[in-house]
Amino acid sequence: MSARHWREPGWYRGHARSSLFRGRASSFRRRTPGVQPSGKGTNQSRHWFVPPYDNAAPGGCTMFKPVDPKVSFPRLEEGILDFWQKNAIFRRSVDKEPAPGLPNDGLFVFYEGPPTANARPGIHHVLARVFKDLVPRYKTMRGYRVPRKAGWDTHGLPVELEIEKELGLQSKSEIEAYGIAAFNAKCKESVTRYVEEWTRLSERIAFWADLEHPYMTYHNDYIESCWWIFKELWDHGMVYQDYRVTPHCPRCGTSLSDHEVSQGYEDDTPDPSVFVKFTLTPDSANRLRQAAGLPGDEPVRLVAWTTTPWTLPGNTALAVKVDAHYGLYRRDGELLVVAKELGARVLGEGSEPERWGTGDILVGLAYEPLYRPEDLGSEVKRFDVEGRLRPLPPRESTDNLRRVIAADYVSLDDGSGIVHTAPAFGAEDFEQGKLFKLLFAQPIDLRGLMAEGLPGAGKFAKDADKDVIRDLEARGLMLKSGTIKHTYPFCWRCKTPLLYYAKPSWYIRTTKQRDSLLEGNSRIHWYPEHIQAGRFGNWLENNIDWAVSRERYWGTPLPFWRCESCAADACIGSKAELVDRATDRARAQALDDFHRPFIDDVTLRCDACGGTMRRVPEVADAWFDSGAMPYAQWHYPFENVEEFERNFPADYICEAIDQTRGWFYTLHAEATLLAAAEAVPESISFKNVICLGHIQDEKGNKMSKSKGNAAEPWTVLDRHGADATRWYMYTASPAGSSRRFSLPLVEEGVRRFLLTLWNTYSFFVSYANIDEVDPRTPPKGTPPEIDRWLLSELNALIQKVTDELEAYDPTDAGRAIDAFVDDLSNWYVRRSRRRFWRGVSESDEDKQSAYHTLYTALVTLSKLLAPFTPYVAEELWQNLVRSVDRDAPMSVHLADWPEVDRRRVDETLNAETQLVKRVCSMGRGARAKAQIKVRLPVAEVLVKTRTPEEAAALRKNEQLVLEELNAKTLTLLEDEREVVHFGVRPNLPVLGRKYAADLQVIRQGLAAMPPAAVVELVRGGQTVPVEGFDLEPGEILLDAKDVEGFAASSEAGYTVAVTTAITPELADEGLAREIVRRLQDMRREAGFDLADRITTWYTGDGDIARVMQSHAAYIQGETLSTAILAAAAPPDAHTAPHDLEGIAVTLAVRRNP
RNA sequence: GGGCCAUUAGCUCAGCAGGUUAGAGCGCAGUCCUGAUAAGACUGAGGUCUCUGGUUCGAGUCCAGAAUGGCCCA
Repeated sequence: MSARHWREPGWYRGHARSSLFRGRASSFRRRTPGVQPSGKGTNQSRHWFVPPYDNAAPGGCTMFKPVDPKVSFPRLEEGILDFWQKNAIFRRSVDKEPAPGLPNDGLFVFYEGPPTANARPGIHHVLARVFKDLVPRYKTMRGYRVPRKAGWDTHGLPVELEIEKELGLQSKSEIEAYGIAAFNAKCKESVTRYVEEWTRLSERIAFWADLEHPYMTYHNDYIESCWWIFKELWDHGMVYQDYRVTPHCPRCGTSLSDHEVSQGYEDDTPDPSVFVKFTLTPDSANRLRQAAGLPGDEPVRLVAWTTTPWTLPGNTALAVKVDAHYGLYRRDGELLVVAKELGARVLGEGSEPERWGTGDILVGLAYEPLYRPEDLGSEVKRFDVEGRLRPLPPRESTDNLRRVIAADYVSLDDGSGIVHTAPAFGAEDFEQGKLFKLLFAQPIDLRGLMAEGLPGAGKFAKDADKDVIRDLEARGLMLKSGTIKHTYPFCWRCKTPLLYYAKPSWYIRTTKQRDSLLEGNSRIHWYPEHIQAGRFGNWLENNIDWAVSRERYWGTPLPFWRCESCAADACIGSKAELVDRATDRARAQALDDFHRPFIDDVTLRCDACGGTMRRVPEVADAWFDSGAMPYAQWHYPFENVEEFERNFPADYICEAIDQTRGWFYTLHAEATLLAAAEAVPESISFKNVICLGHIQDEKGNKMSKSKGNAAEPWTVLDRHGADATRWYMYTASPAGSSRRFSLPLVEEGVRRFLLTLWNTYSFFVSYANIDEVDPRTPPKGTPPEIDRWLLSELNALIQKVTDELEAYDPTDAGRAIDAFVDDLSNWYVRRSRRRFWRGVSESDEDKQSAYHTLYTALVTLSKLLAPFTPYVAEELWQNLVRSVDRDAPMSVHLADWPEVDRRRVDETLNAETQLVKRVCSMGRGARAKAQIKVRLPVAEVLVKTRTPEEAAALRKNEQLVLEELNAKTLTLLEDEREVVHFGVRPNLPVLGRKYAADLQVIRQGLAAMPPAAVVELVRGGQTVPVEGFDLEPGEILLDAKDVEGFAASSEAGYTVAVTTAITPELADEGLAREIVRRLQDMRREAGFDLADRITTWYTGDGDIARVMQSHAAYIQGETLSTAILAAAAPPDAHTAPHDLEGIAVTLAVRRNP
């Protein structure tokens, strides 16, 4: 697929050396002088043409390349891979003219969700890639053009973390000391570190994509397109800055992602557990006392519980549950409020409330703050009506602003039922802050140090806990304090306790487009379907604004500048605009890397005040990059406008389930928002999506490197090959289910499917080569039933596979192919073997029909399998089609998808064959029961079918049934009682429960009745009167027993029996067949070819001589013996003694000269 | 704590507008067949269809709840 291979004419020599054709190179050269590329040939197709098989050359004695039944798929695949590369098959498939009349001018759009190449690819990547690959291959064969641009996701925290580890950097300040430029250079270098391995693996698994021209999210062009998106959204008011609460490491000075946080949880962390008293303002206290009917003047205090005393200075509300009961407890001159359910636990056993009521009576009460950071020089903010934080105007009173609020999340499991709320230090608290327009006090800085004037000032938050506790104890506001052990998150890098901390962050207002997001989703076809309304739909329903900024280094810099003087904001949407507004235009123009730190040096002049604008420090969430790929991969709208328009939206994408909130979402969100901004014409960016389940190990555990249970892709590829791996991925379980993966599971697929197919193919080629029949020629007249049946099943299969693939369900499609191949091999070929074998010396219509039918099936399978197992499909195509038809497409992947011929689908015939197979299977069962080998013929097979139509169908297939069951005549029964007796037996477990005491009477009565009469009633579904009881049919069991002289098996209304009497004639015939088998074995042992004529000698007793003579023609015909001689063999014959059912005989064979 | 999915033979999976006795492959045991032969066929053992309720003449299948597992999110 490389450009080099595309241009150079000299590649064919390399081809002849490829492993697939090793050992055949000489014959290749000798027999095909005419196909040497001339280097200046006018006929291009001739110029490019590289026949991997050249058997069609005139004078060749065989039609097809011989097939080794002991195939090594991995080796085969490497040869095919070489063929594809040398001949640029992928390129051709993409460059091919689309078929006329297709939608979108025959363009089928696939988007590649970019992986990050900073680590080696794993088996889950193989899973995704083979599913991605299948649909485009199929669509190509349907006549579409399917360009596939590869891509790499290059930005993001995981990349940075790798480099930090590598450089031994511990914190952001250390990164900055190291230098952002140098750090980012390292990141850039690392993201292509494994590209080569990714490419090699992708090619090996036959993932076809343009890996030579991938989009890279770190390229300036890509970033510029991202800026354009930001600008479009900015201009439509969809971007804003706000606070959010994040897990913050005060030592590293950064927020941690959820993924990082989950790595750092530690159990049994000791923390303070304190119950603090909040005193109601006198007004509120009076109101409550009044409502409760408790006059007096003692202070009323709400008890709240916390494990983070350092957050108490940030308290601006107390939350209660409106429908919970709260009690007023009198104690030491104060009234304490605690949830009634928790009163005893908080205040001690036996504590009883004076009064109680539901939480709603508390809501709105004001209390005295424990601390007033606003009076101590700390800036305090307040949420405005839109939920945004505004600085508190100077000297504005905060009296009565700290109040009791209602919240759903208040739990009565622990604590006091009253929850301390500090919007600056908790996500839920923050949301409450927005809802109730609370004060926002954050007297702890980003280093985690307590503000001046507060207890523990200047100390680290966790160390300030003690100071806060002491201070509250001193002021009598501490009810009780202790310690608890619980799970707490620590920084996974430096083990510092994390602080939940509200920080400003940039948001994209996705919530405003919620309805459009949902509407778009309703037009996307999901497989599996449940994702649409389920996981993805729910996520959209509960949409929250997208926090898109990261305080990091290696990412798309947010194109937002802020004026140092007037705080005006601006968003830049292109490099041109940047240059235009830059204070130093020449410098901006010279900018050749859009990343930090270079972009940070570009300052703009403020339109509003003429001041200097500096870029905000954040970079974009790396998910923003991947969601931008429909536009940024083309550098839209700066370049390739038409290319983008043709390729938007995608017809098909495919990723695993974890992308519902990743790529699936960002792709969808960015398209929806851009459509809302009228920047793109359509609000969905993909129409069909396969959402894959995860891969687990063989025990159902998640694969992970740390567990050491991750499957190494190369192991399975080297052992079983890519087709086997692909086949397993497609057929083992539906795409959306999680699947277990292990080598033995893949191996099973190889044996059951690939080798079965291969055996059939090998069988066909062996015989076709001997016969020199041209299997492409259709037979004259009506083909035999079995051929019509196979073609009927084949066309039904085409229909089924096509339908399933159109519905994006490769699993059901693959399983249908699997079932067909089983039928093909284990019924069609097995049953038709003699038609091929017989043909060695003959040539008739029946043989022609057999070859034609099997050939048609194999060639069609090659096409149907092309998207699934592209290598084996190609092998079949090359040998079966290309070798005899130079005008055929040079690869199966350039061939047209098979058309269904509905006239050939004969449901009746399919059902009849099903019946015949069933009868044969049951007949073999009957023989096995009587221990009569199939080699020994039986006189009669008797069958009772369910309907007369079925009987007629069997009669039509009489010959086949007789042959399969080695019987002389077929008798169709109307009543199976000719061959089986039914015995009658009471169903004791059922009767016992119903008749307990009368059981003995019933048993005796039943035994005394004529069984035939009882059977008649039971089979007719009627009740049976026994000793005055009416027994239900289910209360009597019928046992089938074979009638003397027959062996029978019955199921589902069918009975198949064989006669067991063996006459001397039958015995002789069996013996003859036994002799044939021994001779065949000996032919093989002696290494004779299939068509070699031989001479046979024998010595043995009189029985043998009789059989040899009476069945001479049969034995000679089967074993290709020109003569059978009753004499000792000459020494050069292959001789062996045998024991035939106790008869000693010596047989010998020799190849005729 | 919320959401989605799954649970059928030792293993991997089918099954379902509710309908006689729930299937296949692998594995195991045995038998057979054989010029597709390092294949193949047949038979057998192996199932409280995760559990508990409900709807129904009838539930593996529909409904509700629970348990276990996986994933996603708090």
